[in-house]
Amino acid sequence: MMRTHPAGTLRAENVGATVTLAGWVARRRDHGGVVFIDLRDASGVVQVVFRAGEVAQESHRLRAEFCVQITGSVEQRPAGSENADLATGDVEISATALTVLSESAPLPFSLDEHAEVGEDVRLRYRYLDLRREGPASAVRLRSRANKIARDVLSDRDFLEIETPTLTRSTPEGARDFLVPARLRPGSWYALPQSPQLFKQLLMVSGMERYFQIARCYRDEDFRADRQPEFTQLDIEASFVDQDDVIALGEAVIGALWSELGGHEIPTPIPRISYAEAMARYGSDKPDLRFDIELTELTEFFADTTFRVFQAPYVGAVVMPGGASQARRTLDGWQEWAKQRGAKGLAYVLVGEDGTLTGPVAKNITDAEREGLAKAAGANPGDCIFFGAGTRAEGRALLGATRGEIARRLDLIPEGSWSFVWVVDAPLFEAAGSTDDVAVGSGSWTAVHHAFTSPTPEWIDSFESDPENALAYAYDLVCNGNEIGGGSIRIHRRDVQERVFALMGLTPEQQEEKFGFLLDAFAFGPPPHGGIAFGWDRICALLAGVDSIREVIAFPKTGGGYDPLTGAPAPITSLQRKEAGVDAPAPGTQTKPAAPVKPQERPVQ
RNA sequence: GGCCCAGUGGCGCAGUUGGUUAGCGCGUCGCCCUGUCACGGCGAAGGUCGCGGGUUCGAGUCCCGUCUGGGUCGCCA
Repeated sequence: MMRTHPAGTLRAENVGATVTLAGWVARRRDHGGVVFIDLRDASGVVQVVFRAGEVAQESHRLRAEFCVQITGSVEQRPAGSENADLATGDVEISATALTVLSESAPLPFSLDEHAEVGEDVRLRYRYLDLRREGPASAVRLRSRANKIARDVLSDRDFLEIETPTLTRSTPEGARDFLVPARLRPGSWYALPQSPQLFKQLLMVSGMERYFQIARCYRDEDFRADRQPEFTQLDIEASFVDQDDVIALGEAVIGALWSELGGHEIPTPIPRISYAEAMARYGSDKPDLRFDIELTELTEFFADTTFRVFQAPYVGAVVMPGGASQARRTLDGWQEWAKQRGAKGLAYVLVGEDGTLTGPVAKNITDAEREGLAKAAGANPGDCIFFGAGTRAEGRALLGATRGEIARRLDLIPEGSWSFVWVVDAPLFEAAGSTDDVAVGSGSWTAVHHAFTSPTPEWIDSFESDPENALAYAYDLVCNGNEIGGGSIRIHRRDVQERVFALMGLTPEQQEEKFGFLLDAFAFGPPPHGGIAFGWDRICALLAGVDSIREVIAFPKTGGGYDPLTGAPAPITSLQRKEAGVDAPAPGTQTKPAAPVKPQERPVQ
């Protein structure tokens, strides 16, 4: 046994005990005649004191982060020298034996909690970074979150089932990471973008309730909230409708925030339609911690002479008290808008006497000036920002402006939470011209994914009006972040084929890419649906950190580079040859064995 | 792929209008110190200013290019 107690657990009641501890030298205070060591292990920190004799002599050579084993007696600290900042601050260990288990080279950066360290160095030496209380606590919190999710789901008879990470490339929207298959030169595995198809097959298999803390891979550019590999809490259940999945999602999220966020989420969590979210907040993931809303002024400016406002959509958002902003600040807004890809951000200042000023005010008619403040919902002293262009452009700009106003005016209460389900999203959107990884080549592509069911009222008619067909889907939004999304899935082969067809997949392409799913749907598939939570983002929110990198033990940088191991790295020509990286694509003879075509039953 | 910001001893930063030997704090090393707890005192070492080119009598500073990192838009069903 290397130790008798975790260092951070020692208290006054341990006084008199002889203990052996093991850990790291967090800090040393060498006074010559007496030496203090803060000994840290995973449980916390305790002060060790070396007073006299050989042990004290030996202790002089200790340095930061030496790994040591110490035996000594637990003593009450002398009156007046207690440390209230330390859980173990009433006691100290008077050392009688010291073993240096391993020495540490001088550190590349200070592990002191007060030291500011760049992320570069932290990630390069992430194992040292994680010795620090702050970074470590985020990783510890994640472990607790995993346990909570497992408990909630196990209690409801969900099975934790692992699905393959070496799988078939099924273009679903993002680029795949590919892995060469040595035994089939020229053929490649793909790492899954999500376990979507496998969990649906598990429903066909009768498992009924599945979950997995699943690693997913997408080869796209990164953000503070995106990594090439990331984790979802993935859930699927049979014989459920939208309300069932939403209730389950609320149980999981409620338990997490209750136990880790110190916050009881009022349930049911409110729901808002996609259309309403876009109209009122200019976003499909609205942050409802503040109540600024967009106002549509398209009608108001229907006959305007101001060219900028002669657009399919004109909207506004009001910045309370914004009329007193300096000219320089208002110019700053223009720069801000341009950085977001807008031409600028038109504005009107409402004076205390109601007169409108600013460049736009000169360009609109008397009648427009007369009614504008009222139409936009602005009061004297406010600033009205405008977004004009296509409906999507205008709303996107105003939605972002709304958030920026809240930040600048500090309208978001510290520690507040807002949750909302966004429902009734469109099923399809017009396919973009550069969408090189789309599932099909049609003019329509799935907003959510190709396996999302239309709502019951659209299931027989979505082809007739793809633009307005609604998806049986739901996204959970927390403080303006999409933290989960799911849907009721298509479980009828004919419906799935119709959706594929609308997306431009020929029957041959459907068979080639998704034949195994369509085949499975021939054998009594149950109605099913589910949800996937963005686990990194949820943990980051609970930990109160800005980047998901903080809740990932060994994250990558924005370039997909691992600063610790140096991955990705070149391979040798031998590896290249063995892996069959350069082998030509095999002909049809090495295609996966064609699934047995299910027998067709004559339509009754 | 576009745009913005940053790269200066191990770490965090300063460096003015282009001008002598590039500073500060922490850390490191040495000596001293019996009650500290982000201990303290004295002393020392440690930098081709990300890289390449250019302008100039002279570049950390100005210009061009490039790399890396962060943010953001596109993208991410």
